[in-house]
Amino acid sequence: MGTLPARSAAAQLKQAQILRGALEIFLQQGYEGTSMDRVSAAAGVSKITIYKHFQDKEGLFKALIEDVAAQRFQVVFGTLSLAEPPEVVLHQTATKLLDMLAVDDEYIAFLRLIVGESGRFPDLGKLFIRALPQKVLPLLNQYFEAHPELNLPHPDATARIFIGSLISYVMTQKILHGQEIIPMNQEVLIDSLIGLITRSDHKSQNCD
Amino acid sequence: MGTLPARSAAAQLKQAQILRGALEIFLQQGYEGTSMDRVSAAAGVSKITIYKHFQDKEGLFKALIEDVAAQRFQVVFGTLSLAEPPEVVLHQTATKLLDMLAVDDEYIAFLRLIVGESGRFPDLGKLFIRALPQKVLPLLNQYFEAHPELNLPHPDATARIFIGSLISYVMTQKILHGQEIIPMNQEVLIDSLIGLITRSDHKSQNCD
DNA sequence: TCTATACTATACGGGTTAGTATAGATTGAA
DNA sequence: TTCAATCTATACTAACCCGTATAGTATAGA
Repeated sequence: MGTLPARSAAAQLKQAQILRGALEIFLQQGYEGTSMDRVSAAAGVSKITIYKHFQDKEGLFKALIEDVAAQRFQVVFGTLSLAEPPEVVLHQTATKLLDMLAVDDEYIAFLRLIVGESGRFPDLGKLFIRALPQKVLPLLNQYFEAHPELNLPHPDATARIFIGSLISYVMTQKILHGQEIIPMNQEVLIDSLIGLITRSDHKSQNCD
Repeated sequence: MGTLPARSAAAQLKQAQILRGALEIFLQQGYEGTSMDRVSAAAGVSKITIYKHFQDKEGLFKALIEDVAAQRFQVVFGTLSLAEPPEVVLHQTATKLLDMLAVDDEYIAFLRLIVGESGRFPDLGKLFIRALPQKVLPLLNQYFEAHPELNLPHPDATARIFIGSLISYVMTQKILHGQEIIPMNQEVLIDSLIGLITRSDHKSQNCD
């Protein structure tokens, strides 16, 4: 009985080793551009060992994406402290999201890979959707609903506008290399975004 | 002398024929997944003829992207009628952009291709940036600046938020196949977006 | 008719690919 | 030591890849 978990643990180690090598190659070569020989070299593992642990190239690829998604897409800001005022919470959230997405070149390459392969592998796109937006958007929506003083007729749509603006920023600036072509200060964007959302903060209803 | 333009015209016709075939294959197979044999078959053209008109696979690919970008990225809404009120102009603009981006599956595949290959072909991303955002954003910025009653401290950032929210919507719903996972009505999104931007339309400054 | 141009189909050379086969090394427990 | 599992390196198959070479066809002007 003691061998089975030991075997499984060793197998998991080898799998992790393979996945590390596969990540390196798939990220920089794409799916079609990646050869199993290069993966085996990068992983420091015999090629046939890869086929012992994964069915084929496509199986390895999908396993890799799921693994990385589980690591990277864990929502860092799961704690939207409802106590803090919107200016603070939204600013923290936006900064954390942009830092998480924009600083890491591996993350950028991963997003490129998912978008690029989502045509031939629709499940990849859905995996991403379920791992990030489907978890983040309800949190934001909930926060907006808990703050009626913001006067937001559609909190869910507002959550999309908030997240979507940030994702698009990363898209244009980093993923598509638009940083020098259409520069934009991150703080200005965040402040403008928050400004739009919190504009009715000063109870403008008693105006007229 | 009469032969040169005739030759050029014929050559342009053949090039267009090749590009049509290349588009079909590159869009559904990606760059690495595309073989020149399949392109030649899809174009109904001998393979060697492709190499007569284009330097190599990469040259064909780049020429294709530039060609399609010139066709597809021409800004349909070049006329932001400054006369109309923001609610009308923004609604028309958003609807036109989403219709342009979302209806056409070929367009979606093209965006996937550009994002996916922007790692190995950075010029692709920059081409897109220059063809669309760099042309659209200044237009919107100009429009916002011409409407000071909107009380927008950063018209350029607001333009990004507007366009970015729409692009992200297409990204999640269509490109990444999130339509059924995180559904969202297009009209609600557009109205919310416009609502955020036009919230100070009623001159709220004279409140305190 | 002769000639230049552009095309076609076929096949090739040198290389890479996914996946498998073979044979041997390492490991750890009984 | 023996045994079974897991690994390694190497080589293979059958197919595909890019780009070119060869040989022949169609057209149009001189």
